[in-house]
Amino acid sequence: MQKDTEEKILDAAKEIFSQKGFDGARMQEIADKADINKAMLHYYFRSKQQLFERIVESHIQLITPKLVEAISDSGTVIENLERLVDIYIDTIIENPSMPMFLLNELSQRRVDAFKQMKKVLEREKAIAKLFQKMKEEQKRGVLKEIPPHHLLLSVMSLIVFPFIAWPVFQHLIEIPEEQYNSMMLERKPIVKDFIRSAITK
Amino acid sequence: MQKDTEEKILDAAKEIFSQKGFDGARMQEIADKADINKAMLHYYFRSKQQLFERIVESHIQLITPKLVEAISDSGTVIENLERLVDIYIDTIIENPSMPMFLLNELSQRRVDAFKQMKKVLEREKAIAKLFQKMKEEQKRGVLKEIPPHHLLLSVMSLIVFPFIAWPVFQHLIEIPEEQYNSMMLERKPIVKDFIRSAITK
DNA sequence: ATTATCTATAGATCTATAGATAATGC
DNA sequence: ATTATCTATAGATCTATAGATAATGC
Repeated sequence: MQKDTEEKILDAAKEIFSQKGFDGARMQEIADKADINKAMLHYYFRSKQQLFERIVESHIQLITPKLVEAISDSGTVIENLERLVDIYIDTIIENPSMPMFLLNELSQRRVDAFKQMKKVLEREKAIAKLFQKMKEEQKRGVLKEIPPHHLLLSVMSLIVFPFIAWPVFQHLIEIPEEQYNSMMLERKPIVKDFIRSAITK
Repeated sequence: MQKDTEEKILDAAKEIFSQKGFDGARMQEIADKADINKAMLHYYFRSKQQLFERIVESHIQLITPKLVEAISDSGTVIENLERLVDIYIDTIIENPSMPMFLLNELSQRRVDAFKQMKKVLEREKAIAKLFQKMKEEQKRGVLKEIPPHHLLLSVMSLIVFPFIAWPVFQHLIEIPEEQYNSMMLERKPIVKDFIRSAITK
């Protein structure tokens, strides 16, 4: 069963890389977690770098279509952004270390998988269309005059940052670990209300 | 001039650790940047771990009093939060890689400097007082009924996340590198308006 | 015949320290 | 006498590969 081994490696690598980053991850640790011999990692993926890139790629391929889906086509800007909040919070709950991992690694390493994301977004013109819609609704007086890129950045902040800051915040505010899931789920309506109040006239 | 050497090391270490994290940083690289012999790093700070902790500590000691200052005592909740926006955006502009560095490293490593922050916050009861004030203003109908910890988390998100996401965002939205500073400065009034609209009744 | 797996180790780093030497302060 | 600096290297990892062996498919 070769497919099985490859998947075991990818699963293990995803976990180790996401937790420890490229530099902190050890091939031995990935092999141990996948319950295979260390040499197998190189047999299947040639090098640490290539295995890493596969992991980044798989994360990007998970989140890109969800972004496109959320902000494309139908509905008002508010509806688009609310869909974005719901979809992304759910996605990150399933994969809590992903945002920190991606942002951190993409900041210091040049990974091509990232350009794929850009390509998909440009092909679909997802962001351009959203920004256009924002400007129209602003002209019609539905939305406040906030520069679209700032607006999108603020929405992404409200969605993503709590997951990144959770370990610090949890400690400072003294929230028990068990409340993690419920707190993140609670945020969905709270963030949606927050955004609606902030951007509608 | 021994003080000089120690400072040169700390400056170099701050830069290298902040850019590459603990695992990615190399003692040789820090030594090169400080323009001293590698053995001097161990002479002054004994180990990589101890040097690292000094850097984390210095960052924490920079940001903790600013948090306390911003949210303490005088003024309404809105005034406190607006002060927080101004102070922190300015602080991070001066030290753009700090938030990612701190959040990332504090998530995976247990560093004591972090407990110092908690101690200071508890001594000043800064957060407890702010939350109390929020509840009062909510009861008086000035503010919307948002759980205080969610509210603070949302404000921190709007302040900090854009710096963390900048390398990714810049690429996706195609913002030229030179606009970095002006865009972050622009955010101050935008974020303050955003928050005010979102939380006042 | 090809694909998958294991053992063993080469080769490259990296942290840390030993030990010698130079600079500084009393 | 003490403090600061340098050279050289020990000792610990870590990635990657060579080469042998076992499993699988035709």
